[in-house]
Amino acid sequence: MVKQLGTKKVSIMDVAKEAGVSITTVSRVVNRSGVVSKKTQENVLQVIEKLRYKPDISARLLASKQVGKILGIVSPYFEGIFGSYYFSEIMRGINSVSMKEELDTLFHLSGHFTSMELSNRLVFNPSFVQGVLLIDLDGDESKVKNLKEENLSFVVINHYLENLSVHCIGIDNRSAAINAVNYLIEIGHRRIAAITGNLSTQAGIGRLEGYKKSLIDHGFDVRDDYIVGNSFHPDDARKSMEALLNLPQHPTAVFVASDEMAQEAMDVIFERGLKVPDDISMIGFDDEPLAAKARIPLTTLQQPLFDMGKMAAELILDIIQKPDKTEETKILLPTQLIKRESCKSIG
Amino acid sequence: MVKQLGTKKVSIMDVAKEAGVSITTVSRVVNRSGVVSKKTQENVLQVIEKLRYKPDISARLLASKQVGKILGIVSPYFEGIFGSYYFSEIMRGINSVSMKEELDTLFHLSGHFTSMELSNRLVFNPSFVQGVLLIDLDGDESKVKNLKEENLSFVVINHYLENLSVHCIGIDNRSAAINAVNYLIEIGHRRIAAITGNLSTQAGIGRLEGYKKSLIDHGFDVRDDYIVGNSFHPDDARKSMEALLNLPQHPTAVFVASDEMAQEAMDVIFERGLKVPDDISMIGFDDEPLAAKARIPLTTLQQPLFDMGKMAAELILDIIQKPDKTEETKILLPTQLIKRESCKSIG
DNA sequence: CTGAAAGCGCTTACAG
DNA sequence: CTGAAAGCGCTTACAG
Repeated sequence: MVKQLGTKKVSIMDVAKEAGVSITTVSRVVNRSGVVSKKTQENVLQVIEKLRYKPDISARLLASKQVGKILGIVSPYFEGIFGSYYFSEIMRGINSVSMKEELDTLFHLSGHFTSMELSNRLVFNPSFVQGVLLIDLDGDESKVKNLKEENLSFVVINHYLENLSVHCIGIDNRSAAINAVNYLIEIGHRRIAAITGNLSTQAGIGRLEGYKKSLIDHGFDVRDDYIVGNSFHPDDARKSMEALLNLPQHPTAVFVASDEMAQEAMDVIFERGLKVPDDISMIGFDDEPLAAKARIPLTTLQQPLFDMGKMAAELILDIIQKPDKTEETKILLPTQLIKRESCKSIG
Repeated sequence: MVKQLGTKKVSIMDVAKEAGVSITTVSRVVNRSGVVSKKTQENVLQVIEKLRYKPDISARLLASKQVGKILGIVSPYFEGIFGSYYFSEIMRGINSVSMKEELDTLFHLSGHFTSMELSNRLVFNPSFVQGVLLIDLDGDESKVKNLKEENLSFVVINHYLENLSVHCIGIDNRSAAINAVNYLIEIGHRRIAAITGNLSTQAGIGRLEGYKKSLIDHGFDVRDDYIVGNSFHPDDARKSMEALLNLPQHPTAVFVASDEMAQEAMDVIFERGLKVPDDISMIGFDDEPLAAKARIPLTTLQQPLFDMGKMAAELILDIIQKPDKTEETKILLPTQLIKRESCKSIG
């Protein structure tokens, strides 16, 4: 917090004096509450205009014990978060309800929040914000435990908390990956690799787990050299794909943890003079717009990002409405395999 | 605003009583201000922990006459704003400074704000927000006049206010368009059309003006039937391009007000069995990532969106620092013509 | 229809 | 090192 502007602030008292009425009356006309005679009202309104009076919101909230019409949104920051399909879609979902409810949104972008932040950041202050939406915990569930102890409504987005009694809504990454790899096996692939995402995120972990699970269920070996990467950065996908291609025997199919990375990996394949899907089949994750428009339209997993944001926002509004509700709502959203041209049956 | 949660709030008084000290002391340890004996401090800290005390921010701001560490951001809402290159880049620029300064951002997305909103919306409240960034006025400069009269720092982004003494930072759309059309003329085009953007925005107007200016400067006629569209929606670009193609003599070059629209227009051209750039040359605006990656890499105007956001954020911080500063900062950012493969010389 | 007064939960000189 | 008290700018019973 920082000192206010030097300009002398005009308060309700100034207006009352100038208008020759009590502050109660001024308050009444400002809030259009109670009864005020037409005459007084007009007079006060004029004075307000003349003095450019603006009620102090802090005082207002404090005196009325109300909460701002604000929804807090907390997300770890990552390079490219703005413009990413992931974040944009979730925001679009959240916004579809916050606009309808006339809620503004207060953003706090930062990887981690300490308990000190908890009490100091406005985003986390229950007298400020109706509730907060926590996007993508970044693997650190302990923060949520701290928040639980605060008098603050919140729901976690894109991270399903199995063992914590917390409102959350996530995506079934594991099943999605199983689906993808099952499909690859179905169409004859045996040498299937995985380029994984950040393994400190639930998405990264779940997608890798599903990959392994499908392989094991079909009686295939899980090869260490076929599991590469630990980040959602396209640059890393490039390195991962190169590593895969440098193997004595490269895979015939690759399951990649994001479309963006899959795109980059495909570029690497082309650069080596190989072809998708003829030499290597590819499956991405996200169903970004560019996945369909790519040189080789990408087979991928579609996840309901918009719905997730929307449902989360609806959920928090619901929670606020019913402060006595004790059971937690936990939602796990399904994905859908979108088959396009980047996969080919072999054998 | 909405009533607070039912849970009984614990106040500084509760902590003071439980700890057997005055509220002054509690305040001191909460704020790490003044001197407190190690012993007392530890004791108070424990009670705070035990009672889960969280200072009320409103009371705090009110009593201390401070302002929240928040930057307000106001933008007209449009379908697809999240995920748009335009908005994302500006946000990325703003965020690059707000994160460094540890400022959170309060968003208000709405086409218009009335003077009532001015006094009620938290985004506009000087005791809440350090200042506000107004993105893209949507053509309505009168709002800015109202804001001017408030005791609130703000800077306007992507709208250059010629005649108002207001901090603003815009893009030189007119020069950009002149540049583009000059180039088309240089490489031999004479039948040059324009698909315009929303003509109630400065970008839409400026780009059209520049187009006309270049034509006139070269002694060419400005043909009404070669000026189509009045929106930034790709769907409308489709209709516009169709209209152009239905003309007895279609243009040999089209200057389009955005890359996204240019993309759509190119699709229409292809569908008609024509080719870019062989039959028709195209120039877009924005230099979106997809412009370079399109089937036919698009010649376009690059505008410094990121810089605009960044500079605006830096500017407002500067203004807040120096409340006595009277001169307005007005910045008009240049664009750059990026030549790619969608234009071909003729004649 | 109007106003005096208490109170919201803090901070901050000031005094000790 | 600690506390009593005034004050921040409002709202809201309550009384008239």
